Amino acid sequence: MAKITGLEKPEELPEKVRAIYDSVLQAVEEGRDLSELTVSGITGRAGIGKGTAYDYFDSKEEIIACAVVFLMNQILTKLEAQLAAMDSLERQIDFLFDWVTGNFRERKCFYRFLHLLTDSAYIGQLIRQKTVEGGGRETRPMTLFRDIAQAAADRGEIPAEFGTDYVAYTICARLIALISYLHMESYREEELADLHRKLAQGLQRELCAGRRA
Amino acid sequence: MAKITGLEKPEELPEKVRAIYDSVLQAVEEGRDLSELTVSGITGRAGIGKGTAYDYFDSKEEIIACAVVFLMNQILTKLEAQLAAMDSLERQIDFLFDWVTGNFRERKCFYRFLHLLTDSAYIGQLIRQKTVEGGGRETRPMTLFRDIAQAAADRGEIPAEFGTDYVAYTICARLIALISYLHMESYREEELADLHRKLAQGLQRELCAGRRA
Amino acid sequence: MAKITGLEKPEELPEKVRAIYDSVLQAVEEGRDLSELTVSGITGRAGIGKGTAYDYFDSKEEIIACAVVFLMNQILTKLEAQLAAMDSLERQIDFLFDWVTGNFRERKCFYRFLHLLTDSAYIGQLIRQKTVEGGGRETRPMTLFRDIAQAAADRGEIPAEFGTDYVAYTICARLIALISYLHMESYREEELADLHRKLAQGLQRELCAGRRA
Amino acid sequence: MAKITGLEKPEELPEKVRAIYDSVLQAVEEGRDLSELTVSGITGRAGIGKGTAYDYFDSKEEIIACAVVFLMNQILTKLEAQLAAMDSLERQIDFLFDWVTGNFRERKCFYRFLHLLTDSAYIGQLIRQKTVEGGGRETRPMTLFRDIAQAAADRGEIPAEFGTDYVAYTICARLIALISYLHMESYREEELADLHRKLAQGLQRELCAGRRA
DNA sequence: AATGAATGAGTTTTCATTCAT
DNA sequence: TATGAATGAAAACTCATTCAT
Repeated sequence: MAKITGLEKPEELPEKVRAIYDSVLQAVEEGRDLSELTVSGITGRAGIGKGTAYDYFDSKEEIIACAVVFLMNQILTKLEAQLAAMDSLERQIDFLFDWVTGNFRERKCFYRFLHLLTDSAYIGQLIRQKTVEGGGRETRPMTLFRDIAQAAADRGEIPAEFGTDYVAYTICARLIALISYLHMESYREEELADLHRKLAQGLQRELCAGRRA
Repeated sequence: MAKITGLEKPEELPEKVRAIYDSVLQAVEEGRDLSELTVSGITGRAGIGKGTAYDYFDSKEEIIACAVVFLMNQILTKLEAQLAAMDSLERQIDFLFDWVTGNFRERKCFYRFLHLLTDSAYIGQLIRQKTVEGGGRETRPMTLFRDIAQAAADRGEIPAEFGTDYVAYTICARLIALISYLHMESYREEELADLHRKLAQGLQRELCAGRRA
Repeated sequence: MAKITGLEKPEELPEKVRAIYDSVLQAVEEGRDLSELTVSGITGRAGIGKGTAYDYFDSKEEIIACAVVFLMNQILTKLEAQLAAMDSLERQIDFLFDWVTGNFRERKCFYRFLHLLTDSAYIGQLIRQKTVEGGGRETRPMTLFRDIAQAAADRGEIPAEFGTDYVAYTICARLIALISYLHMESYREEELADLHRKLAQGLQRELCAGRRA
Repeated sequence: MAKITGLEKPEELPEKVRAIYDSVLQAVEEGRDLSELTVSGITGRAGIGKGTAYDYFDSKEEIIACAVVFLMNQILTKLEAQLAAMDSLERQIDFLFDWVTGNFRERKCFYRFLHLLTDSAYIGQLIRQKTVEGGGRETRPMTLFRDIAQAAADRGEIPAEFGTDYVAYTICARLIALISYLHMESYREEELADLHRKLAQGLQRELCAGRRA
């Protein structure tokens, strides 16, 4: 049987594969590290036979990498659609910050996935291979930031000399800062609100200052 | 034999423990993920018997966690001393950015260690436990940024209302952005220089603007 | 897979489990102590993979304890049936003494199992746990003696004031005496016959004297 | 250095060997099984270096076997002296039964040691080798019973046709019955007293009946 | 196509024994 | 003589993968 690549569209996903992905997602949401997942665990939770997983995938690493790529794509595709509907970088930035603090489950997964993208384990390499689409130099989530940076430059919201690299990385960096703070889990609500506001405003000031002035 | 905690000073480290740490360090430098290290691998590379590792540590996880904590502390202690010798946040920030782009090996380890601190695997927990000194809420590398933020505020270089949280996280965020870019390994030199300059300048502008003006 | 408890009926025993039990039995018959058995040894002799043992049991101790309990139950169930078919304590006692001297292999196992029941090692505890049926205070082989004592008292063969405790223990004691002698392995046939006769007759005299007089 | 055999007299025992024996004794008293003792454990508790044990003994098994033989001999020598001071089998039997129920610690060790004598593990063999003194067919504790049987026959207390074998084994058997009951640890005091009385009286009746009548 | 029993290579861990000090 | 750090063989146990049903 032709194997799954992780790049299938949701609607063309066989039922059993969907069950496997959901099983991996559940484990991630429970805070389990991907390196401690087992094939029995995944298929057991998915309610399918162990052998079935090998009908669709070549190895355990493929199972997990495909699950991560697929789930990450789902999150990003949804996010892209939401961002595309906004007409200014300012609103997009606000939205991103709100999204990060608001969606506990999605943010947690997103954070875990980001982690994996920068992981040196074999499974991390697999994921990177799969996410680098069409020969690009960068992995999926980074292109998202680059895209909105490009769009904003096209709309003249930010000076062209900033460069999409810088804009993408500076947005990403501040989001990571906020996510890292949230990840601490012993944070205080007022501190979080304060940090959220300062990071978002700082970013706005930095990027959109020209337009505002 | 009394077990090692990972908080020993370099000079009071038994020879075999030193060999173990070096072996772990070597593996990290080669880009191996900590979750794929084996006790045989570590002790074999260290040139000691497998049982010897268990004379000093209680488990494989302890071995790795202690190694990471020790090596991280070495890097941070050196960094702290260098930062302490500087009299302005401006120079400290420049130094940090240069350090990140300059020291390939140290930066790589630092990045790997940062990764571990935010890891959800058991070994990540162990490392966090060991790094949280004296009941603080945060782990070691974060306190470094907080300390220089505090010192800068005390010297009046940055407005007190920024808060150390924000300053620490915003410095950290930009450094992570740069490190992430470097981690890509397929970067172009001119792009790196550009990103380095923009991130550093952006940070300076954001934090030290008041003083300059 | 649901784990084995050692209380399964012979006919509902999976083939591989049967092979494991036979392997343990063989080792016991060869005079090996249970504490020196290894999982590789057991599965190797059974002709199955090491992992298979762990599909059915949780640990090495469980493997051995279940084997012992199962094999002991087999011996005792057969013995009970044979004893139940006899109509007097006198014949039952004669039968027991003959059984002990006659069945080399079964007696040897029985002796080893009795030994385990009074062992202080972890495996002895496990076996006692498993043999104590329905919350009773005593383990399986003791109830056998108590049962025939009770039945004899019910039939009026022995005075009620003897009490089942005493009768059970006095039968058991003399059987152990004989088994211990046999266990010496350097015994002389005529001495054995003499001891057998004397112990049996002494027991008959002690317990059944009333009826005979 | 000439190695220890376990047959040394208490006064000619090196201090360190004494410490080792005491350490083993302690472990036995705590109910630890001999198969789970370790050399580190024994020497650690004895307060001596691990290597020192190997100056006196050839292997772990030798250490334990010698300790058991020595300690057993101590118990038996004391017992023999006490029994020798009595002038009738009747009183000796009463004494033995009282000794068994009375001395919790000594009885427990005695029971454990008896267990070892009939054990099939390597260490049991070693102990039997060591206990069989001067080419005799039997191990130490059995000779004790045979000796008092012989003496009683010599004194004319029991009919000569009983034979020392039978007398020795019948005494031993009843003591084992009582010890087994005690070993259960969930016994009731009144039941114990009852069993004690019945076993002792039964034995008296069996052996000394002639004299009494 | 789907299963899950069976496997055994590979991992962690223990501990008897040695030997340099 | 006494020590205990160092060793590595051997043990328990796990789990990815296969394959007969």
